[in-house]
Amino acid sequence: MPPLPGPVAAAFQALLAGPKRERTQAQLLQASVQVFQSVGVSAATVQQVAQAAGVTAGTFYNHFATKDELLARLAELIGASLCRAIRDSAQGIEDGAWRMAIGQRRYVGMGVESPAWALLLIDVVAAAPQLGEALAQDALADLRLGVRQKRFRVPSEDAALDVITGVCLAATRRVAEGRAPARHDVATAAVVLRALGMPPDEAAELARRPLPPLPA
Amino acid sequence: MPPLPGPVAAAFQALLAGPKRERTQAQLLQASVQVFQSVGVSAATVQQVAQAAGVTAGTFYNHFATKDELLARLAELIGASLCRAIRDSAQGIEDGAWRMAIGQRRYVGMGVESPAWALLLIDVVAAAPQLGEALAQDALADLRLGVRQKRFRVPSEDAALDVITGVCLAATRRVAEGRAPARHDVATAAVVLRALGMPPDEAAELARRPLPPLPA
Amino acid sequence: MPPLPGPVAAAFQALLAGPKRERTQAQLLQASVQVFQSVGVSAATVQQVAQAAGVTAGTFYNHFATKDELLARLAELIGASLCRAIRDSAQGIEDGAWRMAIGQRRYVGMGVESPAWALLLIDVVAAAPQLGEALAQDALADLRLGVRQKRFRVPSEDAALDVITGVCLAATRRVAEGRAPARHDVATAAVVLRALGMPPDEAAELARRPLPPLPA
Amino acid sequence: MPPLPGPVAAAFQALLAGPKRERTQAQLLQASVQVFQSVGVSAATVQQVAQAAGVTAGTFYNHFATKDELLARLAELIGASLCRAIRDSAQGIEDGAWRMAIGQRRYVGMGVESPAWALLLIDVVAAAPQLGEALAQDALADLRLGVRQKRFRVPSEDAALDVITGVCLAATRRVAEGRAPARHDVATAAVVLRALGMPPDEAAELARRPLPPLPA
DNA sequence: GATGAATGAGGGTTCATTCAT
DNA sequence: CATGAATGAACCCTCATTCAT
Repeated sequence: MPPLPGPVAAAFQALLAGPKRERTQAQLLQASVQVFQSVGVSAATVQQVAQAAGVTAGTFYNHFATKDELLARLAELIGASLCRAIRDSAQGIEDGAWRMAIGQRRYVGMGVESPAWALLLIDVVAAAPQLGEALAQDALADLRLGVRQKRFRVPSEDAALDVITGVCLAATRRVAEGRAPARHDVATAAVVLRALGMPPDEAAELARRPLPPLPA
Repeated sequence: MPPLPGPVAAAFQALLAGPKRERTQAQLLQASVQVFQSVGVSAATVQQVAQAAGVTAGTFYNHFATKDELLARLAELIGASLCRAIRDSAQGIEDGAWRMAIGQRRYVGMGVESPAWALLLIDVVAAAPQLGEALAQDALADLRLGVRQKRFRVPSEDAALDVITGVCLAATRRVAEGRAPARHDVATAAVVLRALGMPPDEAAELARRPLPPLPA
Repeated sequence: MPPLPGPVAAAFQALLAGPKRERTQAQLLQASVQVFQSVGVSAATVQQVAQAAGVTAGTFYNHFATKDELLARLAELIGASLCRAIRDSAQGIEDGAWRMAIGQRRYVGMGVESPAWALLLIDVVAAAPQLGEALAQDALADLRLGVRQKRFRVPSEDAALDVITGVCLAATRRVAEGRAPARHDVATAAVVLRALGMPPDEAAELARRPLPPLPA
Repeated sequence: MPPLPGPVAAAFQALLAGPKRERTQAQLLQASVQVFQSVGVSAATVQQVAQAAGVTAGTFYNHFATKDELLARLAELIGASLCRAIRDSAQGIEDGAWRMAIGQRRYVGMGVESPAWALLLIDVVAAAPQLGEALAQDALADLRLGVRQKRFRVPSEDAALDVITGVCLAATRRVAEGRAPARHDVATAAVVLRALGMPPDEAAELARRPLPPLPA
């Protein structure tokens, strides 16, 4: 099973270092990732998670009132660490269009580097829509930035968001499932930028520009 | 059952009214639509479906070997009727771009006219991916047509498909959930056409052109 | 374990003779009596009842939506058969005071003849107050009759009811638990009649009068 | 905590304020009263009691070996304080009949002044029968006194006790549940005295006589 | 083909109780 | 003494599925 993407893994490590109570909670969260990946979020059972964490189901309920609460907590964790990571990775970049391209490609790239993890993310988003909302916030900010900078021109913000999130989801899944050609991230970034009103050439150029390195 | 968009409903009914022998099967399928709409695909139980169809759970298993088989059969049915309805609605139209716009707007429009039905569709697609594949076929044909006609220019067919399906899904859901502004179908069609490489003006004009009437 | 009191047993027999569905239900009800008697109403589990009835817990839930529903159904059954039996046993008797004495003694007598059953009744009444209400109705009728006939004279109907039900409960339990002297039914009937305003001699005479035979 | 009738509360407090070492135990006992009142004795959990006492469940078990032990200890405490309070309130009164009336009315009066407390008492008695026994001792003493004084004349001591305890329980519950008319204590005291063989007029007069003031 | 009663393998959740710190 | 994390045995209930009639 592919490892967690770096930043999220780091967030887990942080929790594991805490006092015992939080350590167990972190174990349960990590275990839930494993279980969710192997059987899916909706089919996963509390017992499976508990067992994978090396505790009993009773213990699970000492930490989460409900299966849904675990999911919500996991969604939060993922949302926070992922948003931060992607935001950090575009730190200092002022061009909204370039930021948008980076975001798109980072998500799709995740499908290449950690397919299982990308599928998990998709699964969690489906089960905990608030995570989707959270992730969309950053995209929205970049979108508005690009619009203010006249890099984008869109008929409606909602339509633009639908492109951004819809394509991101479809492309990430395709990549994670191995159904995508090479450099699918570049291709999708290009079409998204065009959808947002950029001229094709400029969109293509921006989409294929090398990604800035991830901060440590 | 919230009304289907007329022609889709007709196609669905037509398929249901197959050989006399399968009367009960048809009832079960129709019942499953009701139940899936009211509690969701994954929460629906065989007993609920059977009851809604006016038969017992035992009877259900005379017609479907498994709950999943019902779902698969329903997915097939929906796929066939929906594809046919949408294809019919673009009958005689030769312009790939215009066909694409029509398709997009028909789906999104379904979210306006029959939100429950649209949500069901989304739910079924999630549970039975083959339905998504089937629906994408028509879009793919239009895409290729448009490309051949030089109306579209895309970096990769896969990326284009991701735009088409991803936006369609996101927009339809948004509309069905009442989170979209008026004429969201037009706005999304426009961005999709731009994504496929059309000049913004042309895309906008095509997207807002009046839809051809649905055939009886 | 002492048998059910005749009339209630008869009610069960009637149910057992019905179609299969009702037969299983009757089995479950009878099984619940056994289980309730041996571990108490509140400690009894659905599984115990199901097992005692020779079915699985799943089957239990095909017949009763809930443990409480089983209890309610049992309370109903007991209430109906017991009230009817006691009313029948005083059929044709016009004297409210004599009817009252008969009722008291029948209940307390149940504690002698079927202690386990009497304790069950007490337990069920505690858990399903509606049964207590039902049983009290007959007593209330007799009370009012006696008052109209000037056999009783009470400061308030509520106080009278408290005597009747309170003593009945305490005495039946005492008898069923083997803590009562012989003819405790007679003694308690006498004090109740006195409490309702009858002269001690008359009360004592009425209380010790031989009970009319039970109808077949 | 709904107020106890003053002196009873005082006695209870006094017992709670025992040797310094058992401070926590006292807190747990007091907490159990709160919890038992709000959710009932049988539904209360150790964790709830502990939490209400401001300690952890672990601490609970440093003081009580078992949940039942807490109940037993509480029953003892209530028994002692209640008996003492009621005995004190009849201090110096020599007439057994008058003492009996006072006792009855004090209990029923508790249902008026502190319904929650009365219901708790009833609940605890049901769960810990020894408490019922204890409370009955005082009544028994008064009964015997009255008999010796020829104020009472009863067919059997057991029957008399059943009247006293049975009516007391039923009336107190009725009052606490708000189902009783005004001065229900007087009415029930009157019927009890009649049941014990007093002439109606005398019983009524005694029952309605003003209660002696509670000692501070 | 339809019935409907029965099944049984879980699933989520609770809670009295233990024990190392 | 107090803590608080952990336990594990149950419990209630659900539901896809089977099968004799």
